[in-house]
Amino acid sequence: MRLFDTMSREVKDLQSSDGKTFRFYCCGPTVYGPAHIGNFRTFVLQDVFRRTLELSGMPTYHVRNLTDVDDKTIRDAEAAGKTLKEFTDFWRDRFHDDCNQLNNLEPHLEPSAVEHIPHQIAMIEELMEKGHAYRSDDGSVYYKVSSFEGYGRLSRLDQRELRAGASGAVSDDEYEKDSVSDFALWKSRREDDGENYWSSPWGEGRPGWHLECSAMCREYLGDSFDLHSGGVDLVFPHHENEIAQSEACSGHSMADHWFHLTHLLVDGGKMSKSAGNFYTLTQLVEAGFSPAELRYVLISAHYRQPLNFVAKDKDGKESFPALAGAGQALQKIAKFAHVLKQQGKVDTPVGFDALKDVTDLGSFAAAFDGLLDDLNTPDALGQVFSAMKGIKPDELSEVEARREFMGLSVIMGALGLKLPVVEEKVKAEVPAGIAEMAQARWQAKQDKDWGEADRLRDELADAGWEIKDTKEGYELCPKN
RNA sequence: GGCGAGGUAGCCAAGUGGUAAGGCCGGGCUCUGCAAAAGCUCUAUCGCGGGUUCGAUUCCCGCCCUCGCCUCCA
Repeated sequence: MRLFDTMSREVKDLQSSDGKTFRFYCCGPTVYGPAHIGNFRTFVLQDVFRRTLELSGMPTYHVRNLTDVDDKTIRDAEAAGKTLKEFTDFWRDRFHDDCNQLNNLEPHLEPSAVEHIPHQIAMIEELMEKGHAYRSDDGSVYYKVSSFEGYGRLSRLDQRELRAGASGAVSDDEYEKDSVSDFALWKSRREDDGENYWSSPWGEGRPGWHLECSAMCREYLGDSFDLHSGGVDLVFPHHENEIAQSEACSGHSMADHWFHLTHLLVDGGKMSKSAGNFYTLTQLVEAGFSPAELRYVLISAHYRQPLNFVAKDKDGKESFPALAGAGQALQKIAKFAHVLKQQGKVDTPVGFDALKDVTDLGSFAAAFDGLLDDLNTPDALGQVFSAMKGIKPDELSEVEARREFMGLSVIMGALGLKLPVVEEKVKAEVPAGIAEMAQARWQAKQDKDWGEADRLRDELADAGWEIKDTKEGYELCPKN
């Protein structure tokens, strides 16, 4: 598999350094509120990445952290009158629930920052010994950016002018630092931290944000591992700082590959609460859309391109046309898969692990190639529809149909798309009165009593049932 | 101000030095008593102006416009 690497700025082949398992780290969520759909663009694409690797025959080891201590978690836990743990556990569970709904595989390991404070303290001590960190008067510890030669390589900071406070945010610890670009490894205890502080050789306080990832990567993946991933916003300063911390300690290159995901835009702009375009999975589900539909939308653009999530239609109404379209597209695939499945007489469910044994993807090989080439999900999706167009299911033998079905299943497995269930046995759940009415209408139709037939059809529609005539008979579907 | 991404049909979005995938919507056709469903099908000279080239949407230069980031936001 080939993937763009932020460090070298080129598409590179992915290789497992130990020759057996591809070991990678993803920066996880800060659990202080519901994750929004932009967050999930990142987590879903990382999941597609992992699924593709595994289906290509490369086992993975996926570590994703939870940030459960920082300014926001502490602030909001205090405001909610809860302990930090109660507060972050709640939002962690919510996050997991969303991930499950979106069909993301669980990381193999999900360490949290609070559980690794000793590891972080040990790392700070090592950095101080090696001359990369200093303690300020208030008991905080900062990383001395000027002490690390490679600083700025990832974000090309060396080629640009660092403008202090350009974002408008100037923290109050500004004058404790030797240089504006130095960042906190340890933050001394403040009054509004409440009970959320830990003791350290430098006094009470808590770890800085960047440090947790360095410490946990080191603990679980070692000094060097295969790939590190996160949203583009993390390139600077977060990942730049992680590199400075980790490499200053170990003397080794931290990760062979840096995989960054571009942000989701909503109606052409950044998502924000004040703009009224801040969406969570729960909200969209409440609006009547499925997690699979959201997932489809999130993978419909290449991960290095900004993706414009259309929430409002041309009239400015919040009708989520993108999700509605995704629903249609998924239905189309689901129906096709259903036909192939029947034609191929596949009667057992095929799980993700079973897909790893599939070697012949039939007409869907091109779609998988798209994924292997820099994780081109929109191309893969396009190839799926193109392949479908070229297949005439009823002309296939059972073996051929089964092969195509398995090929399509591999692609859906790689994309993590759970297809909607194709309704075929709805009749069983139809209330007796409705079924009678439908039968009467069918009879009227056979008798060419159009007036009566239409009247009954309208009546059924009022009762919430839709008639779909076929060659042999008719189907009843609940209207939604 | 700096850095980065981008402008492809009504919308979303791939891709390529030799006249452009796919999805949604919409139109047409088939089927049908009509409709729905289903199936088939149609819709773009790729922001603007130069240049290189036999040939550019694809390379180079300039311009216009959009978006993101610039210390804790995926």
